[in-house]
Amino acid sequence: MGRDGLLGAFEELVLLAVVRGRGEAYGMTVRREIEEHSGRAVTIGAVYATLDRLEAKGLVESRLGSSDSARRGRARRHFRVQPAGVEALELTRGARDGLWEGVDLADVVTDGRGAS
Amino acid sequence: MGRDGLLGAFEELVLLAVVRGRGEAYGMTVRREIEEHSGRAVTIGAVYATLDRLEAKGLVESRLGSSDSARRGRARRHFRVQPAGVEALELTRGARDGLWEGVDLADVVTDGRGAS
DNA sequence: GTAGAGATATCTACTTTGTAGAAACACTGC
DNA sequence: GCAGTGTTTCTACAAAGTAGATATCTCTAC
Repeated sequence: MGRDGLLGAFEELVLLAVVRGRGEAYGMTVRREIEEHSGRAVTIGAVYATLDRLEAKGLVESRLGSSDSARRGRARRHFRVQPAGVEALELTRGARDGLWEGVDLADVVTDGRGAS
Repeated sequence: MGRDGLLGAFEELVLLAVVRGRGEAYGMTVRREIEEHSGRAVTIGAVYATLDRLEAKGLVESRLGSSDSARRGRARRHFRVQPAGVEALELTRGARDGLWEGVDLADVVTDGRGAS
């Protein structure tokens, strides 16, 4: 995220996955969500590195889940989006949409010059 | 652009500005286009660095404009998108759209948990 | 109670992208 | 030649993205 509050490409995906998790997202679900909905492969290290950065910037917040249940394994760290995170998503999308507006890729012929 | 062919956030903006230029884009117009349509400030160095990288990856192609006219200044370097560039844009948008699908930010209340 | 195995998080080292500002270049008109 | 204008190139750095290995915790089986 640069000085102007816009998100990097992967930051945006991670943040969206957190939003989708409705407050219950954690590392592994974020990874799954991105893999399923975007089709791209994701390493777990990339996810956490990004989540940490988003938290450092105040765009998400994390809390440790209680390991009360019959679950195995280490305690989950749950993430939820913060108001600043929602704003960053809006800004990022808005800036990009402005440039996509009126662009039709089907229109861009092979010589790269575009038609119509 | 990672190993998987997706564009970085700024790469995408630059590439879109090139598409919009319909083969006549050059550094300064790319900058203007991004500033006008996205609202964000852009330095010229950032634009050229990115254009060079996009060209190195075969997503755009550049040619030197003839300085035939009564124009002043150094010759323009015109950029046009290549088929691989169009494909990268499609892929990038597709991956992201998959995650945006069903997300309504107005729906994400301040506690970050989301409604409905 | 020790050994595995499963689920998750953290660490380390690195590459690629993104950014800023200054400098160089080429041309025109005087 | 000198100044002005439009443009590209260079340099050095900061931020984001990536991969793979390792550490931690909890449960179950023995």
